Amino acid sequence: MEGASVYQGDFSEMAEKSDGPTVRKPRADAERNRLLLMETAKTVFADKGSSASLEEIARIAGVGIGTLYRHFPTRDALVSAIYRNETAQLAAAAQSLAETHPPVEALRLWLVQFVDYVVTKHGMSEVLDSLVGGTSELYADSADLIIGAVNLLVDRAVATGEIRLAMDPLDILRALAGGASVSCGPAWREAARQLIDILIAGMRANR
Amino acid sequence: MEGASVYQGDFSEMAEKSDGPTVRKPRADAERNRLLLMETAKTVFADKGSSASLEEIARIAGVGIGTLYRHFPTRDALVSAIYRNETAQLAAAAQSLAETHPPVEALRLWLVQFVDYVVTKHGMSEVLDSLVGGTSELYADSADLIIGAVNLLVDRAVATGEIRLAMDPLDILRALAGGASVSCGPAWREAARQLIDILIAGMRANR
DNA sequence: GAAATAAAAGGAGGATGCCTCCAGATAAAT
DNA sequence: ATTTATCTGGAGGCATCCTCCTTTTATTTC
Repeated sequence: MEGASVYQGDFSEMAEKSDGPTVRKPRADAERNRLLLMETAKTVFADKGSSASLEEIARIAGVGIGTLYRHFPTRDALVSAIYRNETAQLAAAAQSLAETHPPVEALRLWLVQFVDYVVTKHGMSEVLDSLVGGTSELYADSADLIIGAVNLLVDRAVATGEIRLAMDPLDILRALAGGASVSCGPAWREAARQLIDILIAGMRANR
Repeated sequence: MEGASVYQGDFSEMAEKSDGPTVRKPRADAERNRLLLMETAKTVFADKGSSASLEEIARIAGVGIGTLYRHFPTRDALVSAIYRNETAQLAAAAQSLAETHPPVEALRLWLVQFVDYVVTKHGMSEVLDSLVGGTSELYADSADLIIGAVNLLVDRAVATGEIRLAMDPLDILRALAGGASVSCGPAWREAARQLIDILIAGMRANR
């Protein structure tokens, strides 16, 4: 399923199957506005954090507030739609790192990349907050991607016996993401790197 | 100085010095309302998080919204006033732990206590966010207390050579506090304990 | 004790944000 | 060209924020 998102990928099949109610092509203006809103929201969120006014986003995008709500019934739906790409990209990086680096190093690099994403997006932090906090159903699929990624890397490193970890790896992400929402931007980037090193050292020491 | 707080401790001296404009005793109702508001806000914040409506707090306290704003010009001022006690208590615990435990253990215990405070207050998290994030001038003195506390404990443990730490200890608090604002409540309590153990192990390994 | 005065109380009001709802506009289907 | 499902845009109800200013009240002065 697609969460609360409105777009559905393939309607053509349905039209062929049985004689269900006639399915018509989605209107062009709808899709256009949907993309326009996401684009606008992305920049506004990046500027003002993900608590920016939805009415302002609609205003800047040049559409009515009703249009925004039609496409994205909740703030979460909008935020989620925006960052779905980023999330997928992050998850993909885990795969790629796993294939090209030794387990522990892959984990370390991915954690660094995770923090970079969170910091640079500045607004993604709140997203990941909810994502990783599991408060919103909407993020379920994105959350699964991230959880899968971190578990993959940790499991690999644990399998070789290089590290031990007696906790949910997700909680490490919570700390790293949480720190970003506290500390202001780029400063956290550096701090998190140090923190990651200490954590890795700590997991090694637990052997 | 007292931040933006309204209360000033001793006015008597001023009355004696020189013949400045006559200074009068602070009005009784003012101080009464100030305390009443803090008491009310404390419970409301505990219930609904620190984003609860200020008008609701005023309503429950039985005073006008104007009165609330007179005493606490900003939301931060109110929140800060409420948690100043808690912060001082936390800082005091550092002293006491330092005197009764070996350095590393004292540090560990204090970090655990820090997390407990943040989690149980549930609303203190946002406080500490800003506190430790340094976004608000209002928190300056409370922040100093916390910073002093953690520095004391870390320095002691570093001095014995038991651990090494190449980063600002404050950033560790940021991670721990940030995690609390992400994860919901008690769950983070446990996770943070594990995290603290790993961090300590990591700092030991850096020796 | 009464008048004067500095300070506090309280709420009306303008601004903004959230979200719902629906009349009118418009793109796809016939 | 007409029909029809879908989309648009904004008015409107409600909540909150914060400011400003009038009225009230505690303290001081006489």
